[in-house]
Amino acid sequence: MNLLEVIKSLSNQTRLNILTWLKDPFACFPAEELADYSPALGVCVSDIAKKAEMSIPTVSVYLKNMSTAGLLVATRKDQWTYYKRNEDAIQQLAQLIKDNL
Amino acid sequence: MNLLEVIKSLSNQTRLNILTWLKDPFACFPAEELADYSPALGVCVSDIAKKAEMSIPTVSVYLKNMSTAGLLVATRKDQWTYYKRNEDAIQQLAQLIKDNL
DNA sequence: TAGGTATTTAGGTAAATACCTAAATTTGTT
DNA sequence: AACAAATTTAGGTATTTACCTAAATACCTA
Repeated sequence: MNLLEVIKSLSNQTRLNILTWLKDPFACFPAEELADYSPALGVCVSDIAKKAEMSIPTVSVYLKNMSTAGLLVATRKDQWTYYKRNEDAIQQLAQLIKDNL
Repeated sequence: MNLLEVIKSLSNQTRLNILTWLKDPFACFPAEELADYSPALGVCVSDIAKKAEMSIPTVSVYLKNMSTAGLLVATRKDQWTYYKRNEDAIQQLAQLIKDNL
């Protein structure tokens, strides 16, 4: 885990919001958009962009940024890319701050 | 604690370094500069700037930034400003990431 | 009060980040 | 093959951040 890379990835309100929305998709996204929701996959780019009220390209790069940093896991299925949280990485980050920062 | 403010404060390698140097000043700063060191005060601006190999004004604003965010505690004594870590804030951050992020 | 040391504030430039729209790509369906 | 949907890549502008030097301020001591 590259601490600076992870922290930079979190240093934006929208990206921080996305991470918390993905904790509980049913509470944060309209039910009809989660018709085919599976915890193993997560939520697709355009649903997240709509929730964020930002353009799809912007959110697409945010999501890629977060998955490169290790905070999210991307899964391509058909023409969709789904993103879910990487809980292990988030706990690892908390531990690293607790012990080493 | 304003999470975004704290994270932004940490999103720079030099500021991250400063925080870790202050964990163990004796290991990280030359002994002669710590002649009057006290854990209650910490280390002064110019000693930190020298260690960081950056200009004093730049490091001065970094330190103020981190203390505004709550990560450091500043103490003015005579013509020096000393900075030390705010351990409580750092542990609070770790806990917040663990539980709420 | 004059002079010295430490720090802060002001003001500037270069690089990075935050967004956007348009174009290209991927993948599924007629 | 042709079209459509979702995403990514490219390319652009505005804002923020990362630094610096010079000037101003704070605080000490003679």
